[in-house]
Amino acid sequence: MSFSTKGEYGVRLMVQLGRHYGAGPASLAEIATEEALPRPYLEQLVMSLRDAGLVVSTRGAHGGYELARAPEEIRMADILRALEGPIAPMICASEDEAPDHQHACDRTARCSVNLLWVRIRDAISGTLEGMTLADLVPQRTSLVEPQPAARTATTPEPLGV
Amino acid sequence: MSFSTKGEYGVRLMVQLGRHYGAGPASLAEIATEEALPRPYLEQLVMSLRDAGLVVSTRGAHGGYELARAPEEIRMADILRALEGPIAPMICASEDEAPDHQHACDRTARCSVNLLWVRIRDAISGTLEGMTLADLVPQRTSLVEPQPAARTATTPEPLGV
DNA sequence: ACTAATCCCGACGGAATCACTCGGAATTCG
DNA sequence: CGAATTCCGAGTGATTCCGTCGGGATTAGT
Repeated sequence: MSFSTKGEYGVRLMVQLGRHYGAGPASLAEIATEEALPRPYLEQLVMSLRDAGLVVSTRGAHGGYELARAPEEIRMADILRALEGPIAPMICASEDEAPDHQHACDRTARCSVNLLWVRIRDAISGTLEGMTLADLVPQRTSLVEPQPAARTATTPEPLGV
Repeated sequence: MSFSTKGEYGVRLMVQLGRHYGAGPASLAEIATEEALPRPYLEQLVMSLRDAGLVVSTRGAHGGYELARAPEEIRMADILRALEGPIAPMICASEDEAPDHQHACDRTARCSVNLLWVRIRDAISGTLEGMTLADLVPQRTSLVEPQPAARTATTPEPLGV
């Protein structure tokens, strides 16, 4: 039960882009150095992020990548979905299932276990939907005027245990 | 981002044991047939469950496995931890970390990303802690005298999204 | 126009993990 | 005794992960 390095590296990449936000494109070489990650590998990750419309690229010398919109406007759910695919702790609880169509599991009497995976999926996507990239970017002191209300407001609720 | 078949098959195994609860040990051969799963594979899964104290075994002829306690008393969190190891969406957010000791990640300035993984971890373990095996066992009609109060009582609440 | 920087993109490969299988020893019931 | 069953470690084919490699296209500076 864990995310792959795609998710990890990709999020770290996005956080770096969040720090550079508003200061023009940042090259992959810079980011790879700052985060001590293999640049060729980041290349394929950033492709997914670009295809998802989360970052925009500038080609040529002094080119690079930058966020497509403000960190506050980018939900972590979108980032991780772009990197890891649909959030599904189990095949029979994927997000992109044809809702009326068959489940993958036609096992023993309507698969009561499905409830479990659906609950887990909703818990994950719920917290991911409630966080934005801004929650992870170490304080962007005085770049855009900080609005501390937003950060606490996004937190859903303490969630029982 | 998904659980392995260990989690899936193991949970299904436990649900079957939940149905047989109170009726003596059930052999793996039975369960493998009922769920259409490879019996030799279930063998290694049930070992983990036994080591975790969730099931008890009876050796020899007419032996088998049964739940160590009532389905209402077995949290899904315990089952999945036994099967899949500690719940950790990322290495730097494992449940069994030495809290005062180092994090695995000493990356760029105290790893603000860690917050993300911790939130996800807590969301997962929260829902898992709030569910018991009884929530997944299709109604235990008239095996042991049914107590419908317990079944609805264990269900925590609809859980927002 | 040339060069250096950078993104773009597909293919390849070693290593790890997954999802089992196999064979047999130990234990218990009839 | 013999059949049923748990116990347990070792082995294995396929798949996925985690990158690497090589080169092509695009742009800024000079």
